[in-house]
Amino acid sequence: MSEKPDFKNYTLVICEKSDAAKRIAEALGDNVKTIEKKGIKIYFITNANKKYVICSALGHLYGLGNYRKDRKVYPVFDLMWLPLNHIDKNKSNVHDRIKIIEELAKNANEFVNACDYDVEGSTIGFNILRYACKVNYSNTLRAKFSTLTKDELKYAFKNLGNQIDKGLVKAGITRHVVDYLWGINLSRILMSSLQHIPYGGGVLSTGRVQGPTLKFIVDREIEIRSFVTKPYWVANALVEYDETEIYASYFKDKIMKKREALKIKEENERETGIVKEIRRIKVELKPPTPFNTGDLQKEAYRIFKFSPSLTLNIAEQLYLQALISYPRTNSQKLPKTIDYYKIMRRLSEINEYKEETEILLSKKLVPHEGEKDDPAHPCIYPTGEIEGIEKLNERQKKLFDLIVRRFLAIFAENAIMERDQILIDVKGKHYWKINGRRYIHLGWINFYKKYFEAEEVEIPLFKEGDKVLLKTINVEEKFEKRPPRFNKGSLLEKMEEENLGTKATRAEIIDTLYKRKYVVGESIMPTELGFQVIETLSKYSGRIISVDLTREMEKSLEKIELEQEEPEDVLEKTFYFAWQAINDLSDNLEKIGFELKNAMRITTLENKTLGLCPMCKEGLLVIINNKKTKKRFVGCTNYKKGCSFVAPLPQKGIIQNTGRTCSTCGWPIVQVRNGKSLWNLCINFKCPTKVKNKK
DNA sequence: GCAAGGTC
Repeated sequence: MSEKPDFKNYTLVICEKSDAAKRIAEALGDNVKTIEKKGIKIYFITNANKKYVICSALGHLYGLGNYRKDRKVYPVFDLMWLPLNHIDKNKSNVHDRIKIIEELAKNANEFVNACDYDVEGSTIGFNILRYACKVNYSNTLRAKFSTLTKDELKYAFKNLGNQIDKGLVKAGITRHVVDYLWGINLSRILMSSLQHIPYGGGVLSTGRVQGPTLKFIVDREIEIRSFVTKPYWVANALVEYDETEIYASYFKDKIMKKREALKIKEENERETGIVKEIRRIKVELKPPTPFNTGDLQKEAYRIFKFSPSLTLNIAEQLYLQALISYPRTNSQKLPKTIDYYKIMRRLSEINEYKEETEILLSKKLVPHEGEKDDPAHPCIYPTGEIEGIEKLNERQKKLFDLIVRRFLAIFAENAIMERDQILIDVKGKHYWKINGRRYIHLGWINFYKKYFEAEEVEIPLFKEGDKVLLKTINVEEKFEKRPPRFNKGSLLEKMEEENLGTKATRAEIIDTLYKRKYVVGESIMPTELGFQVIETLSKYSGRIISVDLTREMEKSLEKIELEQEEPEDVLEKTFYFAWQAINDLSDNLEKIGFELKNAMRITTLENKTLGLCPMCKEGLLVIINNKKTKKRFVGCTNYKKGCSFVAPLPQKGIIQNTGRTCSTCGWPIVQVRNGKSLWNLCINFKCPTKVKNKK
């Protein structure tokens, strides 16, 4: 460092991202000097008796790969960690960053891994320390924190640990290796099956997350196609009592036969019923549990309609401003070490929370916690830091408010609800029920009422033996609902429920399924190829497309984290299963190749056929590539018989059949993907609505 | 051409 030649014998602190580096620098000292090298900020700090140099990574700087040129070779079992710029052309900026860290390491005499305290963060820091800093990890220190508040960061650096995240590192490395072995080898073998076939080729892939996700779509499609609609009937009665009218429902929720439903109408209409039983149940509703990532995402979706990834994004911004704790966690428990009173008192400085916090502060604070736990992080809670909240944007304000009110609610009393069920007897043969509900004590709902409606259903005060008149009976035919296809949102939710992928990768992985032509459409349908890949893989190696593999891996990783299991055992199992699956597949390579090739052909055809010609109403519209001019357009298969239909297409980008037609002119709609932009296009350029519906 | 996971 030419700017600071005298700076030697310092503690080098490795952070995961630039924002965290900035926060840590601010927490560690007032005397901060910032130098920027190739766009990377480095902080130099002198404390009373200690010198720090703080730099940051960009997430992973190293990844798994090998230097073998021939990518058709499988199995690949010899892998190594390489700088990401050696693996991915788009990562050329990683080179500079590694070089800078290498340089900084030379004059350091102590090293701290200050990446996020979780599996991936520990792995990021571990790799940088061993490869860029060239130090033995056992001689380095680990900062452990789950919020970026000054207090916690100061505490973390006063209490640096040695060898404390060994389990996390081991689990991280195992995760990388397992995913690589399964993913690369099975993807390669799928593709190699096509090499035997003339005109074979095309990219195929599968993986620990991709496979099960595609299977959800295929399974759902099979369910939809085999669904038989069954009707059922429901009966409601308009009941008159004491000059008021109220609805009662028949005691059987679903009446399976129409005849039975009509008989109920006939035998009850204009009859008098007797109140036979009044049941009053008191229900205590416990406060909600503290937020973990999934709970927060669900709640933010329910209330604000924020997508799961948007919620996490915003939560991350709040975390980086030290307003809330680390938002990627499974835990529904508060940390034992924090001072609830202190946080509550700080929050009471905000006008909106003044009243609520004062009520809570007048009593002993006992939180209602959930069952789920996380070894690395507590639940998501407000840190009590309130600096800068007036500068938050609307979305950030909304999410912060939700997190604060949830935090308040968990310290409040149970709510008490009274449920009334009135049973009405008609001639000892038919029964009707009326349900009422009211809250006699709101408890925590008072603190969370902005987000939870205490809905009451008022009913007259019945007494046993009272007579009521069933004025009219309504019988309604209903149908069992066909299960819906997934859309991107519901598929993301499903992946999250099943713990597949992470917030950062889920959407990308769904995109990959589209890119591979495994699925099409906004309401997601598998293509013939998608069906066949699942069929093939489940025939020869069912495990890769089963969520069980992920479940099992999760359990093993947790055990490795707690150092109850060794990576070697997990890896040995993985090698064995990968080896077995590869053998089973390669024994049938030719057969698989034909099946997949055939499915690809059908998929290409499906994708090119856009539906019935709106002009001659006989032929089919197809996408045609003119070999001479290399241009593409839509024509009609009835062209030779005289149909002159023709429509232009954009010449750039990937065109996908959506299966839909324009609601205005009835012509097909195609999806055009050009780089990152994606739009739906009605192919009729004279269509009255001629607007590109940008998504 | 291949996985999934970080970060921008």
